[in-house]
Amino acid sequence: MIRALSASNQSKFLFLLLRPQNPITNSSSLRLCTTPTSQSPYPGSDDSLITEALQLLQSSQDEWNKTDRLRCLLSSASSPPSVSIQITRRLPSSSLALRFFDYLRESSPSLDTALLSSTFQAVLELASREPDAQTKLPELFNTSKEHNLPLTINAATLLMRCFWSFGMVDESLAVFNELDPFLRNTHVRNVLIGLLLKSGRLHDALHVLDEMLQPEAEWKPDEITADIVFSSLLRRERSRGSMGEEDIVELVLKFGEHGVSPNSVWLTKLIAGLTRNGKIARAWDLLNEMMKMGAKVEVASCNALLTALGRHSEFKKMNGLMEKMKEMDIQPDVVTFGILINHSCKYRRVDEALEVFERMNGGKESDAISVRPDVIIYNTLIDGFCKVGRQQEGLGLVERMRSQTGCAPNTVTYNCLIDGFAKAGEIEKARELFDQMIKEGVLPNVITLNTVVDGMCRHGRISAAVNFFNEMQSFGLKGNATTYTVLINAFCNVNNIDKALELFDQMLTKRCPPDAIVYYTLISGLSQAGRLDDASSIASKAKEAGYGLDVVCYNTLIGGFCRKNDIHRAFEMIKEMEEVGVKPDSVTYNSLISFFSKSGNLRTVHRMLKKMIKDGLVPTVVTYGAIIESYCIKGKVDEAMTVFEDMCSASKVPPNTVIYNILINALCKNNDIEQALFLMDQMKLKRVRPNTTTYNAMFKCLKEKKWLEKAFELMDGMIEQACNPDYITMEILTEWLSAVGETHKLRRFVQGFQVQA
DNA sequence: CTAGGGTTAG
Repeated sequence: MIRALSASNQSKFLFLLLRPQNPITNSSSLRLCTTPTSQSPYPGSDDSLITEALQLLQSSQDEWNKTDRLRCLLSSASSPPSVSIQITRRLPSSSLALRFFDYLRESSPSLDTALLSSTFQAVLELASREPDAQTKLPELFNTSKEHNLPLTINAATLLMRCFWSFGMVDESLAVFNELDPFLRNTHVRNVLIGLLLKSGRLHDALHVLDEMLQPEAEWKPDEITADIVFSSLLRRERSRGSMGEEDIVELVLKFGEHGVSPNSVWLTKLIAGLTRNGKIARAWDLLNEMMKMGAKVEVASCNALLTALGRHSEFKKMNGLMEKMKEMDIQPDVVTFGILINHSCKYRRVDEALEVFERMNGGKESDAISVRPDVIIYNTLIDGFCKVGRQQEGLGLVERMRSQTGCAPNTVTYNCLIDGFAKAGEIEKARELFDQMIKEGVLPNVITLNTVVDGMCRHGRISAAVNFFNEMQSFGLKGNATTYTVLINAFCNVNNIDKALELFDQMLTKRCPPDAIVYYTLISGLSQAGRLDDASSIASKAKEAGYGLDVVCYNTLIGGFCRKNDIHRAFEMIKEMEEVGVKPDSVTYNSLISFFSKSGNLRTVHRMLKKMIKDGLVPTVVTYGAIIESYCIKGKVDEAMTVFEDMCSASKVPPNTVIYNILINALCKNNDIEQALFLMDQMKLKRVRPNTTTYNAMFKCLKEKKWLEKAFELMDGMIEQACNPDYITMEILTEWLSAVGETHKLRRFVQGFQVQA
């Protein structure tokens, strides 16, 4: 009879019947019972009916058949399918439930599909909670197919979820495909899409979703669909086979056509993701589209975009977005202001930051927004002031902060202040602040420790820094890799390599594992100090620890080997780079070119240059500098000048001070003072600032030529540009000027006054 | 919102 019904009629019928709390009851079956429905022995309630049925079912099975009582009870129910489900659910096992199901199926003369489907659903529910569910459920699924019994929606979702949990995703998909098309509603699809996505079956999930996204789709996506899809697609670790942001945006827009949009969290994540991959414009588009579609865009999403614009210093666009937010009536929150303030501070525009801060505090305008600044806002602002050397104003803000209830300075506040004073060399004040925070009960952390240690190191107080570190360690405040980096770097800078190595060993004994930066710092320090064997050995240890060397690190080593005239080992490094797949960059080539330039091997220089260009690298000002110098060394200053002119005109590489110094130095040595002066003029024209080295070369030459007036001119130039003389300058000028009786001019010069009145 | 490093030409 069921088979005689057309598929869609049957399913529509079922669908109506199986909806929860559906008033339609009393289908055509169970008419064998003599008790008419209207004379139910349990009017108004099915509870006692269920109790009696359960008692009956748990007696011996023979009893069931002997009596019509069971069918009678069911037929008197207000809703037989619903009552049957409740009865079956309370049976002790799925096997007993299945026997009840079989009883109903065999004893009903006319098959009541709704009743049977509901009962079967309860059988599945019981089976799913039993230990051998993994074998039972597939069997039961087969049973349903054999009997051509349509599953209810709940049965289908239950099976799909269970199969998924057993890792049988294909079976989940089969359940969906077996399900009558009319029952494949949004809910079922949501469940299916969710578990397909959880199994990494993106393609299958998108196929199901795609049907829903068609303009004429019968089952359209809802908020839950969007939540399932976007939460999965925008998960943190979405690497394998996941969708690109571009495709996700497309999807969002398609959802939008159905009036559904991802919630604020997912939209914000998507925008953040887009911006992280440099697709800021796309993020803007998306936000605009959402607004156009009337989706409610929350301030968090705008903040994500605002952050990205800030990172790319798109100041105008940030303002544009703020305007747009105003237009759309999206109120900025404390995070919005934090972004604006942070952005201004990063660009050292602290006064602008302060203006924003005042604006959020109400301000005077009529349309002022009042958002209470929090600790983060204050800290950002304080850090901003400290970073531009206005620590005192930072302290002033702390006072303002204290006056606001519930806004006390915390560890970060103190860290910012301590860093400000320490970097400015006010170590005593930094220490004072440290003591103050302890007194106030604000706990210092490892950043506080490192800030103090760094400040001391920067101002030549390395042993004080070590002492402070030890003191803190005895108080239980442990250092980390950063602490050691700071100290190792400090010792390398004063050429105390042994101390640096000792600290490195200490890290291992104190179980503070070095990170990549520690290794790189040490490799650099050792290379600079000419201890290439030690540097190589640390490099090996870095690699053992899993920190592969990067191009800069290799460059450090290669530069060191070149300076040691060990070109052989420099090339060994190049070979290693090739093996591990680190591409040499222009700095790598520059080191080699510079080496061959100095050793006068011009042919190799040109070979290197060719290879460099073949590798897709562009010669830089340093490359030209090495080549120019190689000609100068050979005394071919004219050729050096030709290369220099090529560099400026054909290659459009702007010259810098070093390049001019190389040339001026060579010209002066050749006594070609006119040409050297010509280059000096050119520097002025091109706004390349001469430095002490430039002036020293000139003075040496002018002294030879006894061009006193020109020398005075240049001395005034130095004063003007605040270019300080060094001991070489003083040596030349003292000798020369005292010999010609012009010491008073020298005195004026040293005091910083113009020489020519 | 706070702390650390490195390369080339003089």
